[in-house]
Amino acid sequence: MSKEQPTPTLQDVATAAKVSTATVSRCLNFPDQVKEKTRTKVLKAIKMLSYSPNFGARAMASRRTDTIGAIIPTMGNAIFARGLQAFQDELHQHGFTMLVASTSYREDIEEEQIRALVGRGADALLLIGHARSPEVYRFLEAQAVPALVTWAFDASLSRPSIGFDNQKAMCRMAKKVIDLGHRNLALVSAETILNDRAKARQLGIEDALVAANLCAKTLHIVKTTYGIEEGATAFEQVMKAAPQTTAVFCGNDVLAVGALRKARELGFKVPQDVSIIGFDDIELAEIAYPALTTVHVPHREMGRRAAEALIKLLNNGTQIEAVELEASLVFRDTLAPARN
Amino acid sequence: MSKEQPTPTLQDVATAAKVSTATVSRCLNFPDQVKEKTRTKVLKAIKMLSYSPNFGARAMASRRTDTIGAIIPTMGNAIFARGLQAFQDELHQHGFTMLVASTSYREDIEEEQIRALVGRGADALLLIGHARSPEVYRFLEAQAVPALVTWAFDASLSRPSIGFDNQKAMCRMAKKVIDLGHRNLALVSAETILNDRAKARQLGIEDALVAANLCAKTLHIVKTTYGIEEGATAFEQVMKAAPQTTAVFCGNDVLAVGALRKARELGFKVPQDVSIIGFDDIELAEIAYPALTTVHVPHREMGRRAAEALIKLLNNGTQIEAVELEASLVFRDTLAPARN
DNA sequence: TAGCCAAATGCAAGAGCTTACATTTCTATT
DNA sequence: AATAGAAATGTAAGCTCTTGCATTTGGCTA
Repeated sequence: MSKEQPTPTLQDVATAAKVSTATVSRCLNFPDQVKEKTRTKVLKAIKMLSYSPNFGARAMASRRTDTIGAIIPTMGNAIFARGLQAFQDELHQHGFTMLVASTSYREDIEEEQIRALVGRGADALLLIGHARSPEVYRFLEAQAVPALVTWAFDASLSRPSIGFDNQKAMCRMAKKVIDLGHRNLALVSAETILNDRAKARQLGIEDALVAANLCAKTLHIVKTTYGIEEGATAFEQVMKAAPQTTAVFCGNDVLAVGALRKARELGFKVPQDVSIIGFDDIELAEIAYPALTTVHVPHREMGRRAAEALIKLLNNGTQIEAVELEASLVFRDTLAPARN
Repeated sequence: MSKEQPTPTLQDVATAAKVSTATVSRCLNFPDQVKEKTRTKVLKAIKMLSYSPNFGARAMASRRTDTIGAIIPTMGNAIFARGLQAFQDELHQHGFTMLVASTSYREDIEEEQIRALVGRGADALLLIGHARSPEVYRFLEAQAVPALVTWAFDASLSRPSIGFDNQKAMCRMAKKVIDLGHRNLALVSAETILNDRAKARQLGIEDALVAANLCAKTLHIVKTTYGIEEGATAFEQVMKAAPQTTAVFCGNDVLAVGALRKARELGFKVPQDVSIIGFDDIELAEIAYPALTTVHVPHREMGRRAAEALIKLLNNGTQIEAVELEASLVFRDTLAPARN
C-alpha cells in the first residue's frame, strides 16, 4: 500500500513550534519542565499536525513501555474476559496499558504469543496457570520480563502466583457432594495435559473420594473441548457409559450448562435424578435453569490484585508476593441429595 | 527496577553466529534468501541467546507492523468477545496480530485507545459503530491509518462498514411483535448519545410503530447501563411507570436476561403476561429460561469478513467494500401474542 | 549594573532493526 | 581454466524518539 504524506514526527512538531525536539519530548513527558508559553505553542503544533508519538521509537529510547501483556486461553469464556477487565481497569488507573492475546488452549500458540508480547515491549506478563515448558520460563528470564501466574495457586512452586487452589476448592465441593450421599461421580473435563487447572480440579475430586474412603478410580471421566454443545455431548456419553452416575462435575460452567440442557432433553430431572456441578460462577450459572451450583472463582479480585502487584514491581521493584485467594462454593439448584 | 544483563540484540546474535546483522535479519524475515547452513548457524545462536526481536525497532525500520488494532466497548459482553475471536482467528492465519483495547463505552477513553493503538503502530483499526467525533477521523487520516467500522451498516455514509443495519433488524422484529397484537411497547436501552447502535435499535422500533399507524411516542423508553442487574432494575421501572406494557424490548441480551429474571421475581408470567425481546443472540439467550427471543447478530461472519477486508487492503491496497450482513430473528419462548 | 544561579532549552548520541546497494562467493558455461 | 551471472553476505544509512550534558535565558541580589 502507498502512504503518500508521511505521518508527522517529533521533528515536524519541533519545526512547526520553532523549538527543539527535546523540548517537544519534554512537553509530552514532563510537562512541568517546560515553560507555560512554550508548552502552549507546542501543544498547538501537535494538534495542528495531528501528531501522535511513535510508540516503538519511544520504547526504544526510553527502555520502558508501561505496557503489560496478558495471555489467556480464550476470550470466548466470560470468566477470563471478566478477569481481564478487572486487570485492565486497575492498570489503566495507573497509566499502564494492557495488551491481550489468546491461545485457544494451545501450547504452541501460547509460546508464540508470549514472544510476540515480549517483542512488543511488554514490561511484564500475566499468565494463566503454571504449566508450561521450562524453555519458556528461561526465555522470559533472558529477556528480563517478569511474569505473574494467576488463576492458580501452588505454594510449592517458587514462581509467585496470585490465585486460588483449584484442587482444594474442587475438593471441598466434592466433599459436600459425597456428604449428600453421592457415590457414583463423574467428571466432564477439559484435556488435562496442557491445563493444570483442569488437572487440579480432577485431583480435587479424587482427594475427596479418598478422604471418604472411596476409590478414586470410581470417578468416571470424560474429556472434551470447550463449549456448551461439547458439554451436552459429554453428558450423554457419561450417562451412557456409567448410567448409575448421580452427580456430574463439570470443569467449567459452560460445560455444565451444556450438560444441564442435555440432561433435560434426555428426560433426567435435575437435581432429583442427577446433580450437576459447574466451576467458575459466570453469569450463565445464575441464569441457567435450574440455577447452577458451582465454585465461585474470584476473578475480579485476582485481576485487581495481579495488576497491583505488577505495578508495584515495575514502579518500585517490590517483589511479588504470592497470594492465595478463596474460591467459594455457590449452592444453587442443581445439587441435591443422591436418589437411592 | 534494575535490568542487569541487557537483553540480547540482533548484533549479539550476529556476533555469536559470526555473520552480519543483515544476515540474521534476513534469516528471520526472508529465510529462503539465506543458505541453509548459515541459517542453521543463526537459528542456533538465536536459541542459545533466547533472542527475541525488538518489535519497536523492527516497526520503525520497516514501517509496517502487521498488527491490527481492535477497539470495542467492553470485553465483558460476550457478543464482542466472540466477534473479536473470529476476527483474531482470521488475522492470525494471515500472519497478523491483533491488539485489543476496550473503552467501557466512554468516548474519551475510546479516543485515548485509538491514539494508543496507532502509536503502537497498528497498520489498521477495527472500530465498533460509526459515531465518533470528526476530529478522531481526521487524526486517523493524518496518520494514514485505515479504519473499518463494524457492528453497524449505513449505506449513506462514505466510510465503509461491514456490519448489519441495526435499525432495519430491530424494525423487522418490532413488526412481528406488533403483528402479535402488542400495542404497548417498552424499550430498555443503553444510553443512545454515544452509541449509534442503541439509537438505531430504538429508531427501528419507532419505524415499526409508525408503519403500523401507531404513534412512535407510545414507546416507553428506560435508559440504563450495561448489566444483568441493570436490566432487572430497568424492567421494574418499566412496569411501574407503564403497567399496561405487554412487550419489553431490550437493547441487548444481557439486559433482557436481567429483565426476564425480574419479571419472574415480580410474578409476571413470560410470555403470557409480558413478552421480552433481546438483541445479540449470545449463549445466555439460549440458556435463559424461558429461552429468549432475540435478534441474531452475525458476529463471527462480521469478524471474519472484517479481517479479510483489512488484510486485503494492507496487502494489496484493495479498497474496502462495504458489506451489509443479515441479522436474523430468532424466535424462542419469550414472545407470544399480547394478552388482552 | 554586574554577577550568580536556577530554570529553560538545545545538541547530539544512542536505542535495535531493515534494506538499498556494494561486495564476495558459487555455479555453470565455454 | 577463465568468467559471466546469480546467489549469498556485508556495509551503513536511516527509522523516531529520549536524555545526559552543554548552553542560553532571565530574575535577583548586591
